[in-house]
Amino acid sequence: MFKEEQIIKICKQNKWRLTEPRLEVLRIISLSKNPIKAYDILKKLANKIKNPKPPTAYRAIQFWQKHKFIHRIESLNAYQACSHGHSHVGAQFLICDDCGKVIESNLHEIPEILKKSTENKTFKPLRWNLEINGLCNQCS
Amino acid sequence: MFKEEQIIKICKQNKWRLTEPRLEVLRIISLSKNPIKAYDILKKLANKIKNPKPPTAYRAIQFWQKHKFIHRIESLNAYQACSHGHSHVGAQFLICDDCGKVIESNLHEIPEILKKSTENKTFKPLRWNLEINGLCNQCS
DNA sequence: TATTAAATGTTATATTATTACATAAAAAAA
DNA sequence: TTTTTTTATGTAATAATATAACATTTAATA
Ligand SMILES: [Zn+2]
Ligand SMILES: [Zn+2]
Ligand SMILES: [Zn+2]
Ligand SMILES: [Zn+2]
Repeated sequence: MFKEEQIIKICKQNKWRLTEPRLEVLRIISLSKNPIKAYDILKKLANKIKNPKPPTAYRAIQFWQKHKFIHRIESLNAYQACSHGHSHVGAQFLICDDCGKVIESNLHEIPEILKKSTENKTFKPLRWNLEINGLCNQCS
Repeated sequence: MFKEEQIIKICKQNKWRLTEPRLEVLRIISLSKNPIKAYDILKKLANKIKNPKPPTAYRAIQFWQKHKFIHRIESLNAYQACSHGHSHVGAQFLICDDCGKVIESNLHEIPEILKKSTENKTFKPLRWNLEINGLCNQCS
């Protein structure tokens, strides 16, 4: 969704420091076809940075998560670039059990449903994550 | 939701072997107020079984997951007894960020929404997991 | 320039989960 | 019942995922 220049611009605007490990980690995640795991990010990072250690990868991951440019797919322990504009409270993913592809598909109806259900139950929702497993069109 | 006798009965009916580690692990999870982590299950299991090792806990967890008596709360790496009748394709959890309580709240509207969105996208959903973070009524 | 704040480098370790193989128990077949 | 097969467990080792702690560097700001 985001080109690198856009991200650089957004970071500058917000005075977020766009350091080398951060930029390289974002590139690695963005270029990955499917969600990528932290230690695979780390391996690829080794091509760009001398002998990187886990905290280097995890800190960069955390940075991009905090600013909503990437998502963590909880059921896969893996990370994927946001494809829906970098700031939504809820996320929805269609995960293909066969090929591992993950399609981000943020429905705006979901919040309404939540609102209803949670008003009744007096639970105040702040953010959510929906992971749907199944088969993509390629695989079914 | 389930009393132990019911579970024993269901296991017998289905010829699922209800061994000691399985039964003790189910009790530990059921008695836990909040979702409980695998290694905390293991610690409690040590009060019942001599020097249990991780596979003992994980195998029992897997057994109860397979038969849908417990859920894994993905964002917490923790397990909780199913409170909605042991066989639904989708699950929804309200997770309190403050006290850690998790309310299972399986809306039946959700599948309809999914159906629509996924028909368009030609993705065939098989199961799903929705985790909503926020504040429970006690904590807000 | 000096001071402070933020980020990184590095080592170690914590947490979560699985593999592999031997043994035991239960179910099924003979 | 005995034998055979299947399923489950015990145990040791290790894999996979993630964080803590502290020294050093880099950038922001005073
Ligand atoms: Zn997104
Ligand atoms: Zn697929
Ligand atoms: Zn349930
Ligand atoms: Zn609460």
